Amino acid sequence: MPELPEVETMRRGVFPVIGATIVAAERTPSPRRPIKIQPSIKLLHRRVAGQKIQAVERVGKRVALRLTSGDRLIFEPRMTGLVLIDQPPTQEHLRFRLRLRGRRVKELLYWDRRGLGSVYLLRESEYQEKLFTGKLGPDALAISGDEFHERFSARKKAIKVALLDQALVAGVGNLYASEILHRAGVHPAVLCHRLSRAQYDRIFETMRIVLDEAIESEGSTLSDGTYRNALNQSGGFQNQHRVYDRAGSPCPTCRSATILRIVQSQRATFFCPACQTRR
DNA sequence: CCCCAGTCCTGCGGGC
DNA sequence: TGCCCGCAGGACTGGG
Repeated sequence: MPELPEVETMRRGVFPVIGATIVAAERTPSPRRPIKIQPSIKLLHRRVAGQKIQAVERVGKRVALRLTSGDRLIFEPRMTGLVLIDQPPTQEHLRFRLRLRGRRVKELLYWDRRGLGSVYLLRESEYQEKLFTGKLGPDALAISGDEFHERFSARKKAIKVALLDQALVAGVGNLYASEILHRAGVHPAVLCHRLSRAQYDRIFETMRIVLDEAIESEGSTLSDGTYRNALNQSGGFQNQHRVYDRAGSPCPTCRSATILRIVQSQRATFFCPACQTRR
């Protein structure tokens, strides 16, 4: 479930690759069905070999290596992917490797247990088109309060569902959407166009706070233990969760109501019926 | 515009 | 105790 904080932690974890030169791009031998790599590994190798990594960027829930050519090598971890420079959790699910020539590191790895993620190379123009035109909204940490309000306020869908829409704002996923709305005191099923400006301001400010705190804690590692930071350690934000995966427990804020679980758009939503009001 | 169901995939935990 | 099935959900697709 890497969302913005987990992907940002991965990004920071691989900073040592900045300045290194790519020697080779290769699939790692895996008995499983291979992950999606575009273009083919052979063509991708040809285009990245000899390129220097100029920066490590993050676009919503993706990590992007900016190369000297302007090309971006994108890692999209989806559910269980990790971008690493050190020991992967297992050899079995190691999917992709960049061999590097650099002072600090000799390789960058992409590991993915379920293999739903992908690795792809985009030219500068394709990068702008594919990732910034319509399909992906502004980053949750870069958007302004005014733009946030503007993008959401006319929508006729539940605020929780809208927060998951990457075309509206990029980076928020299922876990943080529940946490944000709980702390903001907004019921997840309220339709966007029914929310007041004051409520939007509250959601916006809370979103920043929750995401910043989660980055500070290096993300959330859930019970499946998949997500790790660059040092192969668990994140810490799972200890700060107030509602996510806590159905049936008392709300830590009001200490009286019981946290509920509902399904919206085929995803679990957790909330406190006392703290989160419809108006 | 909005919603729903299905797809990819693995590992886990709940239920029997 | 052991086995099986359903669930977890990020992004995308196709149909209503």
